[in-house]
Amino acid sequence: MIRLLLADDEHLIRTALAQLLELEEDLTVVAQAASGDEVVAVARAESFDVAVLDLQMPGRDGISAATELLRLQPGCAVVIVTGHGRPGHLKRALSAGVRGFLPKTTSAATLASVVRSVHAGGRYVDPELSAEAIAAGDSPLTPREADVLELAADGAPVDEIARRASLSPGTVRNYLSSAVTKLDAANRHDAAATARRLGWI
Amino acid sequence: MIRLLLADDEHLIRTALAQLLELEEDLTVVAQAASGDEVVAVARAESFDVAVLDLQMPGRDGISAATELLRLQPGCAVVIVTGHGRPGHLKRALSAGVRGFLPKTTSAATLASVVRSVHAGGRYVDPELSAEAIAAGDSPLTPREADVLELAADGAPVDEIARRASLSPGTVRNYLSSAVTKLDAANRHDAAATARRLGWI
DNA sequence: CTCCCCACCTGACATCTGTCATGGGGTTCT
DNA sequence: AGAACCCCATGACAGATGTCAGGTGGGGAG
Repeated sequence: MIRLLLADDEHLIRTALAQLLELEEDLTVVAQAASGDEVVAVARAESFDVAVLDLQMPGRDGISAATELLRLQPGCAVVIVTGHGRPGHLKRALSAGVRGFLPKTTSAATLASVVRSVHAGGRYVDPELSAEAIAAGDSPLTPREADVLELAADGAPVDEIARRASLSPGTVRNYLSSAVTKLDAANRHDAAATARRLGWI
Repeated sequence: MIRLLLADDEHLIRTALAQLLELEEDLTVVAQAASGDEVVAVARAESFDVAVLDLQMPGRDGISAATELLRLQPGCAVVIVTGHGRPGHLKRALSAGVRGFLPKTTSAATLASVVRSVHAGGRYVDPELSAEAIAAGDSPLTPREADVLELAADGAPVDEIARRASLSPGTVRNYLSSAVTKLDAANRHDAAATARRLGWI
């Protein structure tokens, strides 16, 4: 019997998913969590064979929760499930030691079989998401450019970005300008949108 | 036996939810759809007692699908389920004739009981969402201001907005300026974010 | 009918942004 | 040591944006 931890902030989805996984003969959901922090708390108290985590959760996200969970329970296999697959997320997830990565558009049968396969030591990444990740490639942004672009993403003016990043306004503009050029964007917002879409910020 | 139509673009969620609803003695899911357009297509072929629709779906969204569905089947009760509840959405949904409105954070038991209650002719709106909607009040934006702000939301420059809205650039700037003032925002992006959060655009 | 709000426009101004040139200090690789 | 990066900065300029003042015309409320 494979013991599962299931985490998703949407109660309806989480219980429905639990129900569905319980239908499988060899799977049992022994704990649920509604946030990344709960995942960590539960992981301190109990042990699991496989954790199925939603990527987007309030507070600590799925990847961050996975990192902490794997520190506490190195033997636990982690599967990330996500609504919208961003290439950068996949990369971060894999480097965090996540063994499975699926969009929510996959079928229940696939989820169950992925749970079994990661429990057996295998890995599984949705083919479409991995293709996207390969196509997107690595971020061309330098760390500082990414920082600045992230601060610019919500439409803050240059002066505020400069204050928050402890930079001079001129430098901020230079970083923004080079980011816009590198991402082949029309303006900083376009650049931020692109970078976010590809998971680079 | 209450006959249900279930629509959600995420396959995993949809089947899990279907599974969960089927557990109820008096409910049966007779059709599923992965998009708003599918909802309409299915509604032409078959009839239902209650439709449970996700708000955000590719193409035609839940509310637009509900409008068309109610045109085809006036006797069908519609329940909208959503991940993030925006006050404006609730308002639009209710004026489209939707009878139930729930966040995905509610429990399965609540969903089932709401399905029964709307089928019996009742209405149900999640208390927290309706409180938010009341607190948010009505949009202070004129229709044109809302149009322009929507076009500005993705960071397009004024000239492009002007072209797309068939306005002069000066007018666009005036609308934007008044929207920013009305929404008490720092700049147009802040205004767009606020308006989007409240479901006004 | 008058008043007010809305849709649309123009023009002018200060400020903010995007871009370019240029430079110094640091690390890493050859 | 030199080349090739990255980080950080300044200054300058065109163009975009935010704000204000003002004008036309239409429709609904009083």
